[in-house]
Amino acid sequence: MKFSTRAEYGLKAMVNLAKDHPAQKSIKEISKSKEISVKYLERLINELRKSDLVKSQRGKNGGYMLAKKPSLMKVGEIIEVVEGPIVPMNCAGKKCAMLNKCSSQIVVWNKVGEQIKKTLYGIKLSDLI
Amino acid sequence: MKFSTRAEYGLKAMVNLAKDHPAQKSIKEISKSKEISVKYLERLINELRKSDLVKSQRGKNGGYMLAKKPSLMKVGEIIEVVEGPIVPMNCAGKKCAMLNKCSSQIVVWNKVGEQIKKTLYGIKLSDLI
DNA sequence: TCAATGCATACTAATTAAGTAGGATTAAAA
DNA sequence: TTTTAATCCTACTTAATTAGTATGCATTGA
Repeated sequence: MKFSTRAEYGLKAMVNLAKDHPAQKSIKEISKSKEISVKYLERLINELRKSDLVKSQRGKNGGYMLAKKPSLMKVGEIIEVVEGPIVPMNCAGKKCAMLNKCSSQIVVWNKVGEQIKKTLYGIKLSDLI
Repeated sequence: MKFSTRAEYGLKAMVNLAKDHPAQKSIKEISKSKEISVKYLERLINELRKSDLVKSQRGKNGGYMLAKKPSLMKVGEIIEVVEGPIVPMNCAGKKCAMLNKCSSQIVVWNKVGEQIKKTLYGIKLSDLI
């Protein structure tokens, strides 16, 4: 029950951009401490761009900037972009037929999922600066 | 951001035992629908035994039973036994030095972790019968 | 003693996460 | 117009984790 490094890297990159908003920064600048592969981060940010959380400028002197103000961005939406939907258990498929019906346990996963979403969508990017 | 099948199987087994509490049941009975490897479930339940959530009787006609009443057992403790501690991000180690300090993000992971625990420890096994 | 059960350990397979490589595309600057 | 520095795209490789299997030992009631 963990978030992956994608959530960590993605969020860190966004915080980094938020600190200098609305400045535009290149990948190299964003990952300047070199503790992470530039290429890997590049792809992550690209996904954030495709989901319209960041804007990009191609070509020389290009880079990235936030697509909206940090106060309008929720941690939850960032994480869902890089990690996929927040659902703590995929209750579909063959496995769910085992033992008895799993109707009782769905209650558990749903409650947990709701709480996680509530928490993550309750934190603004601007809260982390 | 998902729980593994260990949480699913473990919880289902416990619900199964809870339904007939305080009866004793063998692994075969617990997993009677055969949608899961008996051996795999055996090991899972063994871990629950070592953590004193179930009691076992070895030998012929042996089996398992809950170590306490379903109303005294929390879903959270079951899941932590089979899945390990509920912490949504391991903020230790080299990676945490990347980009800037990660002090701001720790707030996020801590909040989420607390909410998940609160939710899971707020559900009794007896609530799932 | 036999058979049915739990217990322990090691091994293998499958899946997912993480990281790497190479080059195409774009646009500013020289 | 050429060079250069940046994003964008796709495929591949490696590492880590999860899931499942196999084998045999230990225990106990019939």
